[in-house]
Amino acid sequence: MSTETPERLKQAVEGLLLSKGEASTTLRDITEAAGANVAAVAYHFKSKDKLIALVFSEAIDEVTNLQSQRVLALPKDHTLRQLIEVWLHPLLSAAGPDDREANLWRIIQRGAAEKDPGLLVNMTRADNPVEQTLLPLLASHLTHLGKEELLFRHNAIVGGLAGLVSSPIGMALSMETSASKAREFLIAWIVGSLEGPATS
Amino acid sequence: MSTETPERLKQAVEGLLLSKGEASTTLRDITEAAGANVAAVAYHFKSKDKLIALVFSEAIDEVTNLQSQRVLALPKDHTLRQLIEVWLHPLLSAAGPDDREANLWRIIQRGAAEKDPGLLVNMTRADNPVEQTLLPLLASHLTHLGKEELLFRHNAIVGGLAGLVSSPIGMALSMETSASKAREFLIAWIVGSLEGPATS
DNA sequence: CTCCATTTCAATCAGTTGATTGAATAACTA
DNA sequence: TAGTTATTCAATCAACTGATTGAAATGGAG
Repeated sequence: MSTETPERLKQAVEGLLLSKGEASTTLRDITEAAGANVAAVAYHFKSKDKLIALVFSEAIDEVTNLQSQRVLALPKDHTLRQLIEVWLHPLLSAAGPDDREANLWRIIQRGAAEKDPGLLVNMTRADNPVEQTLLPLLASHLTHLGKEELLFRHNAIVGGLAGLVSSPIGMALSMETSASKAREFLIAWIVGSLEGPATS
Repeated sequence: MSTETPERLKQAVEGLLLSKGEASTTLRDITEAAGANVAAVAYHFKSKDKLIALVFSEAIDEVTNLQSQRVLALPKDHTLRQLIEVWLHPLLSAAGPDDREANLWRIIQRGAAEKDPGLLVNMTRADNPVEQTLLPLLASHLTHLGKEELLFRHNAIVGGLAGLVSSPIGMALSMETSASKAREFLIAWIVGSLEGPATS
């Protein structure tokens, strides 16, 4: 057996959450995709629900860690555009179905829409690594915004883009517009939305 | 019987799509909520799937019609802000669970995330009433944008906000921020994102 | 090899799923 | 009113749901 059973089960859940969503993913879907017996889920993870919850939480950890790593690697004199590119990297690229980070975003967003809005909240929490590394940098580029409004725009972009990444926008656009052009459009749109005048 | 059975069934589906999503809405959930027999769905709508598909399509029709009606009622010398307020009215207000249009948005967005991305595409199609009434007006306010980039920003706002309306952002914010303030933040953010400089 | 814990497996459980049937009832027409 | 259609209903179906069981298989330690 090349990979351990628990790992194969988690990978199977990831793939199924991505393609079918949680509600229509059955125990047998999981075990068949993992090449395991139905009893394996209960044995290794206690229940199907616990296994899925674990996959969600690991996905959030992985995504936020990747984000904060990239942000921390930025030079001190980076531009706002550079910060945005690094912050939202997997959402900006016309990330194909093979881009793991983009897929994790899709899984999280889908889970949030499907049953647990709290999933996305966990990604914008104060104790989140992204918030501690990203927000101060964002603030230094956007001195015209009050703290409250800065937080608002940050959250709006995260929430909006998370929806966008799995929405038809990217695909619908990439049919008429080249992927690289769509990416430029998206970055320009985000920069403008951040730099735009504050509320009076 | 106060209301006809088919109508009660559709209303029940609306409520269930809103609270549980499609995948976890069962035939018996529907018929119990509607006070009807299980066989009623097959009798009136041929199948559960066809009933749900009908509710989705009627929701899209209703939302887009409401939008275009409001846009058409605008005075000729309206501002961009006024146009935005009218266009995205149910999404901008801290729309409670009793706001029918906001709920229809939530249903559509959820359906798009859950199984059919094409749902949202139908709302940004060229033959859609909103596109025919809104886009020309939007273009007249944003002459710095090319046609392609204007369409992009429009789609991005629809897709992004549709996700936002059912996301935790609104609620998370309204806990620290007053609803009216959040609304002002949101409008300022959208205006900025539209008026921001075009791609070089 | 033997022993023992870990892991896998087929069989089975009770509960739920969407759908269908034919009989009973309601509503309408002539 | 009688005759006819439209609608509702309880009962039932096979398929699928997540979960559990005890036996079988596996692998490492002595």
